Amino acid sequence: MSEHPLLERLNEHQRAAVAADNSAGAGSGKTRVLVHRIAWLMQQRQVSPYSILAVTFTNKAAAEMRGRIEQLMGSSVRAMWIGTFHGLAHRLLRAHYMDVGLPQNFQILDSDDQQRLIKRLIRSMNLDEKRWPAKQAQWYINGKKDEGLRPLHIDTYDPTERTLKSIYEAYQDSCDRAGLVDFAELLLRAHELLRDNRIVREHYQKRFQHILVDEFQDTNDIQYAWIRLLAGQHNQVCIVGDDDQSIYGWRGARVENIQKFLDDFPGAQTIRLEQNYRSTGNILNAANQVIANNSDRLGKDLWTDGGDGEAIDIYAAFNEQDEARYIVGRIEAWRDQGNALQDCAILYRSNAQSRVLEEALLHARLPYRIYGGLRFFERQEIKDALAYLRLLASRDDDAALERVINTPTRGIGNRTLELIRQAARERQLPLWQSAQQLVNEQVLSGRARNAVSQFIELIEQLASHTLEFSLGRQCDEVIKQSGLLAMYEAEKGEKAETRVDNLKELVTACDNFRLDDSEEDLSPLNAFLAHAALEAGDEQADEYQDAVQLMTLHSAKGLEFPLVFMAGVEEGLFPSQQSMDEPGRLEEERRLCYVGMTRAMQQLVITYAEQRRIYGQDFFHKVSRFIGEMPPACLNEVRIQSKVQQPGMSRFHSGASHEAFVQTGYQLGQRVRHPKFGEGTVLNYEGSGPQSRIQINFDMAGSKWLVVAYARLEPC
DNA sequence: ATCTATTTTCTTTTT
DNA sequence: GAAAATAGAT
Repeated sequence: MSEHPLLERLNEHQRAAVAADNSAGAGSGKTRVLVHRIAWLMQQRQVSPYSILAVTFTNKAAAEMRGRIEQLMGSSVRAMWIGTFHGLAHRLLRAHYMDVGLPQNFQILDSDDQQRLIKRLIRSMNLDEKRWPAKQAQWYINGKKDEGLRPLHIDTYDPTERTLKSIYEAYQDSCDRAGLVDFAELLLRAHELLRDNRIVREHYQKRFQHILVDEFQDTNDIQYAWIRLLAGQHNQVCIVGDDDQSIYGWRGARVENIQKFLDDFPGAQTIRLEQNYRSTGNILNAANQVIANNSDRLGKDLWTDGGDGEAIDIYAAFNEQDEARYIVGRIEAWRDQGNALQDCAILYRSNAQSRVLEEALLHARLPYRIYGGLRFFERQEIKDALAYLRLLASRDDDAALERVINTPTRGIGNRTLELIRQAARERQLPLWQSAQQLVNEQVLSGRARNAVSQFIELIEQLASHTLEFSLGRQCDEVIKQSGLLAMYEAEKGEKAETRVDNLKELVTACDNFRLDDSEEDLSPLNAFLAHAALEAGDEQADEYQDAVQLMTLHSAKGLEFPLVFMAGVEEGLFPSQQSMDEPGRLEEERRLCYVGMTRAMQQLVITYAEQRRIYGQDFFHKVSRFIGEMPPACLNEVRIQSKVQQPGMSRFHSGASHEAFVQTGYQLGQRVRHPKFGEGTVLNYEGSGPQSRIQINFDMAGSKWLVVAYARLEPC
């Protein structure tokens, strides 16, 4: 087989993996193996694309995989099922909606919708909202679903859990009545379908002779069970994964599934991919050293036959603005050397960190593209518009109705709404039908009755009136007739303007929307709504502009960039405060660090801030332990010089820092030694001359304000 | 019922 | 520091 042209550009281990079964290593070409295996199956073994199922975790990965296969094969492979677990589950449920007891037009609930719904239920159950936060209940419900458990499977005497269970029950009832399916439910219901329906199961088992799974370390219980069911006794399953890149434990992923797979599929061969084709020796060494601090690893050491490359730069900023300025300065230098902006990425632990970075990039007029965070379809005004569209698709969608029945305000206040909810509960009906009945029965006061009936009329009007419209015109009509557009137009401020723009952009998005081959069973509206929920609009405009890439460490997995910045590498932020007490979670943070570092191909720059503002409060974090775990020989500490600097001499040198030097004789970020407090970093100053005071963050003693004249400081 | 001003809580990470 | 929850005024 090695003479086959498809295998030529793979190394010996990759080659073996293509033709055999499964497994590992960052930058070792896992996805490449998967793609080549699929092509090899088709070309060499005459396997029909019809019998192949390929599963990924993100839409991006799925799209990339399909693209690469088609490129390799030179033709489209529409018959093949490639997609995310959630996308494929959705497809299964659509095809068998009757078997799983769903209405044909069932809608998908995103986690924001889910949380609102749960919150409402907790209120209606007369539970104390302080004691039973919606977020916690949501976490509980999703956790149980990820384990494959329905309320009836939960048997507990723990009073806390009993209450949570009752919320779960009420929530599930509510979803079922309204034809709503959340993310976890997609997987759980698809699994129950395969498990309980022999005919359906055997059909798919017969069909999918070859199953391939990317990033297997991220599978949870239900996803694993899914694969097992589909695999049956005879089908070939090929998985790739890296236990060191397991970073989704918090949402139920189980690394153990890799080991379990080897036990459950006795014929499976393991092939280790340890040669790294991405990063330089320095980066790889440092990453290996960091990850070596974890216990319970399957164990591997990546190596490269490329050179050591540049050392990893470490920059200690005095605050988050300085950190952002430094990064921007480096990016400008990178661009000036003739490099593309899209080849560099700024990675951070939490989305909140992006703002300061964005401001600095904006200020420097550097175009950037931000992944994740508030996505297009998650914006308030877009969700409002989508809720109207959802009502057109399914009147029973309670979540959508709750959202827009009084948006814009049309005189249906809390009191009226409560009556509708109560009637719905008593009669076990969706809100829409309950509202209709109340209007007919004349139980509402004249004013309220009028308002509700007008709302019902509005939706019915929109539905019948736009029946023949294209999706774009339908959307346009909805935002106009509903008064949503007018409402946002009436608001003042920059924010309201962008909301109006976004609504118009939604119309454009509808116009440009094309049905996928696999979605022929759906109406354009339903397909669009599913896209909005499942794909959250990752690909926004400006895709072709050369721009700096900003994203969280989580969303960087699977990607690579010549130049990578990891920002905010501080104790309490990364590793995050919540993970520090629990060893298991700390190890997950360390894997996240490993993932981040191994994204870099040529140069890695790690930054941290001595002082950082987090929701209004100043924090003085220490350097992250992860930096301490890297071998010093691979590192290069960039520091502001403690001697006088010509203004503008260094492009990384901030104006504020120079100003501080003029006033006090010390620069921000400068390291100093105090006879009593030891070493520290200058953070801030006030006043001028000998009476001026400076703020120093001492490594041991914490942050203090000292008068320059009296503090016996010396540079160090 | 709605608008406005004031208080409170919140942040990991994503399909 | 912002979004959301709460309270007070119309």
